[in-house]
Amino acid sequence: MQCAMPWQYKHRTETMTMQPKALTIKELMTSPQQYIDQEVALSGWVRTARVSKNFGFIELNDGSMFKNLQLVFEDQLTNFADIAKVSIGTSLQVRGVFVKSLGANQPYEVKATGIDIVGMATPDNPIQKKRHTFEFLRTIPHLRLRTNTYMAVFRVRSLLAQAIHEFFQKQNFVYVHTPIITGIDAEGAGEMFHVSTIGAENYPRKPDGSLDESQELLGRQTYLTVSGQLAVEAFCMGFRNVYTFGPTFRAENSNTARHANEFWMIEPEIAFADLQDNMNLAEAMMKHLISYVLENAPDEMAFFNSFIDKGLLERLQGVLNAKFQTMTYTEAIDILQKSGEQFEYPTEWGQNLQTEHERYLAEKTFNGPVFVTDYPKSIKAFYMRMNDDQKTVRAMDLLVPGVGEIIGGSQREERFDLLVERMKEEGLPVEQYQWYLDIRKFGTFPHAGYGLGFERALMYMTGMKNIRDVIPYPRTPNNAMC
RNA sequence: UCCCGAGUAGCUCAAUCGGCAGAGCGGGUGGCUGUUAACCACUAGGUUGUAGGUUCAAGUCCUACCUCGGGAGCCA
Repeated sequence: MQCAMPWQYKHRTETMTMQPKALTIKELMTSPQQYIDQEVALSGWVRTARVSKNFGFIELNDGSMFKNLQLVFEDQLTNFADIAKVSIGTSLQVRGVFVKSLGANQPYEVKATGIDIVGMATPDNPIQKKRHTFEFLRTIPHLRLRTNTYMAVFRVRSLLAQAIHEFFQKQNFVYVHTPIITGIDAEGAGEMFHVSTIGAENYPRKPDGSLDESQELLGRQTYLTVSGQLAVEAFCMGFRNVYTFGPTFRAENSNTARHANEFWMIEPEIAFADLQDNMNLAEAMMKHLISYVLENAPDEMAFFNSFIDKGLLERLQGVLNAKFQTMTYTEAIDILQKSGEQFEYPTEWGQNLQTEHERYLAEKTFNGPVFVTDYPKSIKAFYMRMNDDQKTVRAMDLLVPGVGEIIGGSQREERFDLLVERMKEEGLPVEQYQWYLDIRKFGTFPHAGYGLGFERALMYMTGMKNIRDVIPYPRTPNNAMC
């Protein structure tokens, strides 16, 4: 049963005797039989309008679903002349009869018996009845959400977040809110934003002239987190299977279609588990995310398939049905060397895989998601578990066509002495990591985890090519609008 | 940060060899009895990213800067 939202209640009681039931377009379209030929009340925003002398059409979107509902209005309406002039974006309250449509492009429509203009949009609305470039729409993040593409993107974004929680919660994972403000100075994940309550001018100094960070509100220099992994590892030690899902900040001056300075990351950590368990989890998760989105956003996904990326649905369906491929870094280098392909960068053991190499593996060799494992220790983080060969670590990256690296993870080094040794090799301040070393001291255990780039997953699901177009208000170099 | 490319009407783009600043959409006005990015007519709309330079003459050539886009690095 439909219930009025609290904020609608006052309005409804005032007119209760005369007013038909207030519904959303989604409610109408979900059970049309229930409402057909009945009078209904709607509210929403004008997407487009086509007007003749004595009648007109308005496509109304009320945010409840991707599709619009067509309103038909005729000159019997006392305010016909005003309604005939509605501009894109104008908000309306509508009463009318829900009927089968005479037109070909929509099954149902509403024959309006009354339309009230709630808020007229002025004619200089930058969103027009025409195709806009994503570049232009990025300059108006507060308005672009009212276009088809972004409507679809941000609803799928919401659903994808839900799908992630559902996947982990159903398996009894505990969701841990790791801190956004952190005291860990770099763990190899990148440049950090400094958090300070003190202005740069007159920053207090110690007698020796160096900055006196103890004067900070938090008593020390702090940063925005670049990863919740180290903090969540401690919770893994007690809760067994855990995950973080929250905003992450990297201060790199990256200018690419797949990097942002603020993005969201999912980081599961599983106890008594090795790299294979880790990869199994990642594969099951990716498949769950895909099937959840396909099931819960069919309109949006059909839109992406038609207008953004023609092969999208076929590709995602293929991923659901295929076992993810796995190969070691050493095997990957071998394939690349024997490929006969002319790469710009050399394919030499010990060198990092370049984007062109990753794309070749994911797009040409396998044409689907592929795990690359066991990288040379020199190109991976200090906390990854050393293999017996003493040269490689138990790392894994998941590469997907179109996006590239979407997941990076590893089995963690659980052996105290080896971990300390690696930290010293990397020149890390071991004294700052005592709490992290405690995890290896007070009951160590094999464990593994990974980081999934939420926006990269969203790009993969939707076929969108630029990370700026899957974040509501993207933060990238030179851009922090709204 | 590096390498390319692009900045012209609100938006998307034209403008030939350096020679009068153009169109479609959107806006405004009028017309049209079932439209689907509706259609038809008329109309307004410009410091050509910024600052210099070359030239009789610069949207067009040169220099610097800014911004955006593509690629690369860093990574998720």
